[in-house]
Amino acid sequence: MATAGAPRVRDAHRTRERILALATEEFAARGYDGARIDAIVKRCRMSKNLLYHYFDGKEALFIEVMERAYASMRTRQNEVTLTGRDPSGDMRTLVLHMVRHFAEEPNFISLLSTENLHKAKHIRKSKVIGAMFNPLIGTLKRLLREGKQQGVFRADADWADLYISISGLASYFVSNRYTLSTVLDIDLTSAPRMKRRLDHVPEMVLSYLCNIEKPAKRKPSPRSRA
Amino acid sequence: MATAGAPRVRDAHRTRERILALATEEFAARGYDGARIDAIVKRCRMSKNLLYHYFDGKEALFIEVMERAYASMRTRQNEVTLTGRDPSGDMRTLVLHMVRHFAEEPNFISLLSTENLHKAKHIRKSKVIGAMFNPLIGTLKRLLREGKQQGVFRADADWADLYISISGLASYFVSNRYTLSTVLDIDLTSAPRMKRRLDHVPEMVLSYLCNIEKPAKRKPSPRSRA
DNA sequence: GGCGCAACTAACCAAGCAGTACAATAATGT
DNA sequence: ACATTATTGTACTGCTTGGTTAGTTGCGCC
Repeated sequence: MATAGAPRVRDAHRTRERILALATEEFAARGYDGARIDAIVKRCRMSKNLLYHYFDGKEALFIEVMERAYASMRTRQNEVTLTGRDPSGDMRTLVLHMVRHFAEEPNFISLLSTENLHKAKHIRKSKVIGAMFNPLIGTLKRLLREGKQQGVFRADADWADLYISISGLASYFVSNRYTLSTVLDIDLTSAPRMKRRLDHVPEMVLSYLCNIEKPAKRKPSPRSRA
Repeated sequence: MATAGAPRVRDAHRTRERILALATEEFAARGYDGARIDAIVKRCRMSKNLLYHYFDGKEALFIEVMERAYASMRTRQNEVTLTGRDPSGDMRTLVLHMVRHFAEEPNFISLLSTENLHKAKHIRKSKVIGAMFNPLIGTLKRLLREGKQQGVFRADADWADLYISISGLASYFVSNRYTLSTVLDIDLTSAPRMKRRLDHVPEMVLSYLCNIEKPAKRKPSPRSRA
């Protein structure tokens, strides 16, 4: 049937990318189990066969979606420019960038969430994701080391603890915004709230890191009791 | 409930509780969409119809599971004893309690996670969950107010930011432990890691709250370059 | 001692779902 | 022009899954 409408464009690469983009939305919105292949092809307005022409199946498609999501984060982080001389300021910049990325990419957080439900079984099948974190971790470690050497960061700070805390502070606000809004009875999606958060997170991280010369600040009520 | 020990006991209440307990595990392990009614009845070793005898369906069962999960958290928080005189120490105690609860109840975190994927549509149908948070929020607000009055807490701290940060610090470590372990190449389930975390989180929160004299706005101006 | 009701079971159904088979058409590069 | 490949369509398979229909068993109680 010669549907004499717009001529059909044949662009394999573009089509593949479109599938990945729309699949990302579907997986992020419904999770791996909730996502439907039929829904993805409907979003793409293409036949189901075409999707299977490009991808081996639901799982393979999901793995590639995850790889793109991580890659996008890495790209973003490579864009951050640091002075290299001011660990404190650089750390603040880095943290702010991470918070921004999480805030602007809620889909990424949703994907992480569903992937954790599956105990990371999919991303562990990917060969490339692991290496994507090396630059960020490297930067974090370097800043931490330099800050300690200059005496502006506390000496007992650990890079892994720090990374987890930054990510947690940045992502919980987004990942759990629906239950939080419900139980706290606050609209977390409002612009002022978002802006507050962008200030709050770096402030908390830096407060921790720079909290060095006043351990007697808190009263003698140690945390050894339940 | 004193039906004597016969081969098969008929105990409605006990049966109901068993369904809820096992359903909690299934929902937490696989998420709402991934969870299977068949799997739940198999865990319970009962016929599917018995489950439908007690619950209207998958969704109603899930809502009740969520209510129990929140209730368990509230119960735990009611157990915490505060001095009422030392906001700093009390806050540390409270934070530690929250971290502990999250660490010991990974199922709760998983449930929250899957519920957020569904934009809190289930818990919003519950009438009781909202009120469960009042005591905790009340305590948090009170501590914050007292700390500010005594001059030990910074004046610009906000209770909602604080609650979100504590929860985020406490739960991200648990909720994303699989992807984190993969990309950071660290075993987060080990006892030492867990213990570190229990120290780290209250320390970070208190560092922030007690960072008053120079809120480190842009540059704390220590010796940034020797 | 049988009646009513609640606890419980087995088998079944209709819909949903990932993935296929097969046939056909239309751009594209060479 | 011609093979190649991108693309659509329809129908289908085989399995899963939430939920139901119909039926059985045990307990308490007059």
